[in-house]
Amino acid sequence: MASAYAEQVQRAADAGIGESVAAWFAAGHRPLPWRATGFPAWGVLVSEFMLQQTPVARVIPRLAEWLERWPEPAALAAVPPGEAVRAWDRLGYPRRALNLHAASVAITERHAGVVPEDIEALLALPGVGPYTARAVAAFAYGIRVPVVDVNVRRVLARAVRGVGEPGPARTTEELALMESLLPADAPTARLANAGMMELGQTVCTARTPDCARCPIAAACAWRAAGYPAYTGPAAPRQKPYAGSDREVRGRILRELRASELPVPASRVAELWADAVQRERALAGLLADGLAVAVDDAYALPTA
DNA sequence: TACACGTGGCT
DNA sequence: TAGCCAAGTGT
Repeated sequence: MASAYAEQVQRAADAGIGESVAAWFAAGHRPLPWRATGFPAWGVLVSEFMLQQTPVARVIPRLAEWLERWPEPAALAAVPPGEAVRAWDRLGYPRRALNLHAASVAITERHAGVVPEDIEALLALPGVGPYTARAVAAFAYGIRVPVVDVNVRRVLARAVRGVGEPGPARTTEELALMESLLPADAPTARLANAGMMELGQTVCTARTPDCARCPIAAACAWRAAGYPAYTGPAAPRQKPYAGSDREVRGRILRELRASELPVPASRVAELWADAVQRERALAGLLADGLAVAVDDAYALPTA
């Protein structure tokens, strides 16, 4: 079936997009910590957890602290989960800290303390999804697997499909597309994976793409089509944070992190006036395991 | 599939 | 300045 889409994919492969991006990345990129030679797989895993929906600039200092304190999975597994939540500080989405702690326990118990390199084994770890599993396999172990994040999705949408935005995720199709563009040898494939992410983050950005600096501008289907406005299904809108349950949860958890002792319910009550919403947020934190009740007080989880 | 889930910087 | 956006995952 020679669909228009199949033709687009073939054209992209013929243009050598994967090879071009790999060469562009190899010629120069930001010296991010997890790209350093010899950076441990555990460090890559921790960085990928922290980078889930969190900008690079906010991750870098926190990552250094974590790896100094917990240089290997067994070290993190040896402390209570609440310590992970506390050290997570204000990176956001604190259940990532809980998942990372649980992952460290699983790695210690099931994988002899070594971060697995098999995709299926990685996917079995709590908090590790399709993106993180492939990122660890590709970047920590040099395995030739397609890595697709929001940046890669945007580059693929524009360069290959000729549309301005990636739209709703179609994981299987996008993985297959990235796979088809990956250079054959593993080292170059890794450069292509990292390069596509770097390209999407620094050049082919969501709001203001800088096509003058793009290594694949000549092969870009979106550019060739005259940058048509996006007409596909709208991406789901993010709901306002102010006044949301998320804000209440964040405020409560911030108080728990700051206290070595359980925080009295009376103090928690001062954090949010609306009692119904406050209790809902508190119940959510307890259900998620981010907090535990101690008599008439609340604390970070100790086990 | 759609939605919940933190936080802060940028335009 | 209000909304957009950020190396996603779990349900």
